[in-house]
Formats: sequence, structure tokens, C-alpha cells
Amino acid sequence: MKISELSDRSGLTIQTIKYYIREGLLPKGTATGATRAEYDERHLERLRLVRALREVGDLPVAAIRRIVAAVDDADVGMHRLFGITQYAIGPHVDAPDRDPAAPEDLAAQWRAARRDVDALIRELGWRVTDRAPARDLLAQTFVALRRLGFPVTPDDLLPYTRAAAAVAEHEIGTVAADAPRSRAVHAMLVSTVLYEQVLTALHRLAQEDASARRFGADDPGETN
Amino acid sequence: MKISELSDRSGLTIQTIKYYIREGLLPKGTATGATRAEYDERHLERLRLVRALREVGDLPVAAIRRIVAAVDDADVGMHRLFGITQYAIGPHVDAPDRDPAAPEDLAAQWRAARRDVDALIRELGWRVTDRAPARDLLAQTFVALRRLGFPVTPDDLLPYTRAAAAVAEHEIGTVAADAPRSRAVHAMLVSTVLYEQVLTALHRLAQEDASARRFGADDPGETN
DNA sequence: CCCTATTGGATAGTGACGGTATCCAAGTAT
DNA sequence: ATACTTGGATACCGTCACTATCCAATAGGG
Repeated sequence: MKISELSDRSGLTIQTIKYYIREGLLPKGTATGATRAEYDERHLERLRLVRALREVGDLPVAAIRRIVAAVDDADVGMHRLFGITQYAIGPHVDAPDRDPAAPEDLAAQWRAARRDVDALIRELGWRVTDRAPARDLLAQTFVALRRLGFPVTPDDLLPYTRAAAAVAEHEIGTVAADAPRSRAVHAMLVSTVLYEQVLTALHRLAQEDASARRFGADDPGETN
Repeated sequence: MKISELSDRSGLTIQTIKYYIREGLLPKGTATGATRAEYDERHLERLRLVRALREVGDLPVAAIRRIVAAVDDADVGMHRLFGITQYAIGPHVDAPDRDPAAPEDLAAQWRAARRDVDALIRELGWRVTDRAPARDLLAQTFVALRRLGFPVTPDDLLPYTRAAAAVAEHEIGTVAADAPRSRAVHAMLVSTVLYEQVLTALHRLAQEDASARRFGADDPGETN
């Protein structure tokens, strides 16, 4: 198929497709002449993946580039792909420990939060790399909560860890180990990036329900 | 306290504080002369809230403006504040139904996804406004999943709805109804915005653990 | 009372990001 | 033959969250 057809079928402009090729998100079509190249279903599929990661996952282009590079590298196994994805989706918190410009008290709060996070993971027996970005994400949240006067205790976290463990267990089970690599790889990305949004959305909906039951039935909506 | 002291204590530059005042995130200090104004602890507290919403919640400044306006309006009750927050944190998906420029097949996929979401919420008996943004967020995710060849069935969602309901129930329980309004309001924001990040972080950590157990113990990390 | 530093207020500039737009020469379809 | 399409390169754009600069009016220290 020609680029114009790829554009029509994907709903993206030719400019955007060229941009993705430039950025390494999409391989070039196979050239059939100096001014012509042929694209196939795999390009369309890739564009759908890229758009899902951009629109639903809200991932920056640079993160998607790292992910698709891993997807295209047959030497990268499932668990490794998982780690690369986790690292790519960040967020890359610049932790004020190790930052010499940060004030000392803030750095101390961070160190304490990181210790708590590390202790929690150890206690749960979870096998998680030391440098998993989610550790910093959690620590960052602890710091913010405490600075706002909401201390975080392991008890508060119990419902979250239970929920997270149950969902994660289910998700990994859906990635069939015997499926062809390209399918398994997509399933991995789908459960890490897209189902994270599913969980978030359902969490918000459940909160609204709980809030309605607790704080009354008046309409919570905007009026603008 | 003077603005320079507020700057020191908050860790933000004077420029940034001025910017937040301009943008309506922070009230002006009480003027004590043409070139002097006095700030107090409430300003510092507000800055901590704003930074938490920015850094942890990654909310745009415009969303924070809407939230703090509701916080400062004593007529806004808890449930209403909840709705405003939900609406502010978006994401504001532009749904291709109602968009006349969208291709018809995509619009049809969206309508189907919205129907599924609405049916799910009805089935669960959750009290959620029709225009809750999380409905569109969930529908958007369904569309993306289906376009990638991963059909979404109610069975797949069961673990998520259970987890979301349990967590939400716990969270709303932590917002004490008899606390002073400013405290209750902060608690509401904390559980919707910050604890959402807690859930996300723990979800990712649990996934890494599940992935490690399923796909082997090799190091999933980046090597750069 | 003088002189330096700080403040409020206004306006302009910056860097990252994710595209868009334009141009061109070399083709291709009719 | 002639209008359209393509690949490739380069420039440009709008949004966002700050950041820098300037200015006139003080405030505070000596």
C-alpha cells in the first residue's frame, strides 16, 4: 500500500507518518523506486500501537521509540521488555537525594520515603529491581503526602497492595507464554500501559460512586 | 512573612510564586504598602498543595486553578468538589462521536465502547454522572484495545472493578465528615489525586513481581 | 537622610514537545 | 505531456510551564 493509503487507513496525516518514521517509531516502507515505497499491514498495526501508547498511555515519543526498539529486537525477552517499558513510562522523578543542589531537609524526607518504600517491597516479598522507577514514584508520593500533613502508614497501603497484587496476577496470566512473540509482546504492552488506564478509570468511577453514597446525591458535575 | 521568605521555605523561586499568583493558584499577600505584602502559613500550605498536584498528579496549571477555586469556595460541598476535581484531571478525550470530521467507522467503535462502559456501570449499580470524564477515558481504552486485536469482555474487567471498588471504599472512609472543611477538602484531593498515584505505583511494582515470577529471574533493567 | 536591596507589577523570552507546512527534485498515472 | 504523488529535508507553529528582565516605589541599615 502507498503512504497515502496508509494515511487514510490509520487516520494520520502523511506528515505525521513521515515524522514517526523520522523519529524511529515506524520502519520505512520498502522502496520500489526513488519516489515510491510500499507499506503493509505491519505498518498499520505499528501505527495503531503507537497511537494507543500516545493517546491512551500519554507516552512521549521518545519513550515509544525505546519501547518499539525493544519490540523489534527478537533478543529481548518478555521480562526484559517489561523492564524497558516500565523504565520508559517513567515518570522520571529527579529525586532530591543525590542532587547536591537540593536543601538538606528535603533530601532527608526523600531518603526516609525511599527507605519506607524499599522496606514495604521487601516485606511483601516482591521481586522488584532496585532501580525500578515505580519505587521513586511511590516515594515521591509519600513525601508529598507527608508534607501536606497526611502521614502514610503501612496500614493505609494494605488495600492498595492487595488490589495491585490481585490485578497484576490476573494481567500476567493473560500474556500467553506460547503465543507468537509479536502477539505476546503486544499483550505485555497492553497490560502494562492500557490496562493501567483501565484500572485508573475504574478507580475514578468507583470513587465517584463511593463519594455519592457518602456525601449525598447532589449532582457533582461542572456547570460550564 | 515576605515573599523572599515564602520562596525560601517553599523551595520555589520568587518568579514562580509570582506566576502562580498571576495564574490564580495562590492568593496575593495582604499589602502592607505599595511595594510590600505579607504572606502567612496558609500561603505556604497552598504552595505545597499546588506542587503536589503539579509534580505528583502532573496536573496542568489550568486544572489546578479550577480545583483551588472550588477549594476556596465555601459553598462547594465535598461531593461537588469531587466532581470538579474529576473533571479537571481529565483527560479531556475528544470523543469521535459527535465530532463530524471523524470517519464513520471510528465513531461507531466509540459509540459501541461508550455503550459497553455505560452498561457496565449500570450493572455494577455505581452512581456516576453521565458526563463523568472517566467514562470516556474507559471507552477510549476499550477502542484502543479492540483496534489492537484485544477484545475486552466484562470477565476481563472483574478483577479491576473489584480492586477499584475496594480501594475507593477505603479512601472515602478516610475523609472524615466531621473534620474542618479545609482538612476534609485536602483529604478529598489527596485521595483522588495522590492516592491514584499510589495505586499506579503499586500496580507497576506488583506487575514487575508477577512478571519476574512468570518470565524468569533475569534482570529486567535498562543498561544505559 | 542617603543609598542599596527588595518588592509588586508588567512584559518578554525560553526550551521542550508534538506535530505541520513548505519546498524540491524525481518520479508515476493517464 | 502534464498533473499528481512521493521521499527527503528543513522550517515553522502552538501550547505549556516557567524564567528573565525592567521599572518605579519603597523599606531598611548605617
